[in-house]
Amino acid sequence: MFELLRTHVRKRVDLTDEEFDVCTKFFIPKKIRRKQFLLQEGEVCKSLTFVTRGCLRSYTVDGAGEEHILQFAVEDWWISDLCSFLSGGSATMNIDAVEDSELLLLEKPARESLLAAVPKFERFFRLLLERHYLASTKRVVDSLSASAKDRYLSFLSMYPAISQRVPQSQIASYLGITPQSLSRIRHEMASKP
Amino acid sequence: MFELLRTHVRKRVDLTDEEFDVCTKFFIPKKIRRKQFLLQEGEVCKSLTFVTRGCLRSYTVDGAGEEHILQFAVEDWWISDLCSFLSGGSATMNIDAVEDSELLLLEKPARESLLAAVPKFERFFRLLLERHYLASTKRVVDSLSASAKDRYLSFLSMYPAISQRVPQSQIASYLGITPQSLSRIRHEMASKP
DNA sequence: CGCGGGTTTGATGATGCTCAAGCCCGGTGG
DNA sequence: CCACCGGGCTTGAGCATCATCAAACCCGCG
Repeated sequence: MFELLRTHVRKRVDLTDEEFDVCTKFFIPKKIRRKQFLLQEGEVCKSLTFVTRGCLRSYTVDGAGEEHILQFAVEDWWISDLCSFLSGGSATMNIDAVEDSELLLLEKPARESLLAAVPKFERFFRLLLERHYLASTKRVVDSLSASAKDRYLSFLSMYPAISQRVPQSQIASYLGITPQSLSRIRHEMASKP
Repeated sequence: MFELLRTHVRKRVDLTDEEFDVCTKFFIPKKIRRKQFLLQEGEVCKSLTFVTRGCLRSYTVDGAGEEHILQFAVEDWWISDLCSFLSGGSATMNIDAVEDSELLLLEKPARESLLAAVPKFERFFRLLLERHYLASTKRVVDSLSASAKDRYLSFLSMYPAISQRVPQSQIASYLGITPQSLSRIRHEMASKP
């Protein structure tokens, strides 16, 4: 259960076995079924969530009722409404499960205790935030410059695992195009490489 | 010179006059002329920059040599390549001056000292980072859902001051459209409200 | 077998791009 | 003082991309 988290954290900061064992105490395991919500718009996001099995997505719903997917998270990824979690304000995003999933939740007070117990995690969470900020910035640049096809190719190369597991219509929503357009792009890519 | 910064900080955290006076020691005033660079791609972003007069922009340059503007900053705003500043890695952005400007630079070691001297600034910088992250997320959602005209309207209502001072071609770059398209959108808006 | 979802395919239209020319205006040099 | 540039904005025509509406298709499942 915690093996994945251990190797995940160790890729970023080096921890002794003891330090990691301390850390496990602060996480709450949770299972969640396909289509179940982990967070709904208007609630407060109370935890950082690490995915050990399955797949989740975060998205907003606009005035016209359209969903816009901001992030997918499969095994070895984190997902949450960071703004809501950090600020304590209410969430603008929804998070739900694309597949039946297993999670490790790190709630806010637990995170504080963890940081106090193992200060090396300061660095870890700073890196995590940077990575999210970087990804968000990259998406802005991509949306300014790249065509739908280029954005899809970039999505495929960056998240090959995800593209296998998520319905095309949701990938289209992530890319900001209609499912029909994505279907045509795939068709074109299949005929001439 | 520091008056603007004082009221800016006080809007977010309450500081005594003494606490603020301590803080001023850590900032380096700097003047910069129109078109001069504050940061170039590949360098390391060594400081957080507060604008007291003038206007700056941050942007990336893609493979085709096109500029993509990520942010404008006029008086009372911050600008920097946050990822580079926080991680110490090399910057992917350029920052230069749209107008002759006056800045207050807070370099990394100075920021550490400031945080040690006045811990209330921890909260201030956390809020700053949240605000940037929120803005970036909002831009992603907008790019997924809104038309060029809607994005322009949203830009106007969010940054009315900036739209008066920046050439249209640069606003177009911020919106991810060509100057021609922006001109047509404006024409259409002028004829029928 | 038939239903329901996700995907594909087709036809048509809107949005925004490209290329190209013209316009406006401030700056410069004759 | 005026003619000439040059840069930024506008305007036009044609085109590429992607959306919309609609129908067909595929496939797993009751």
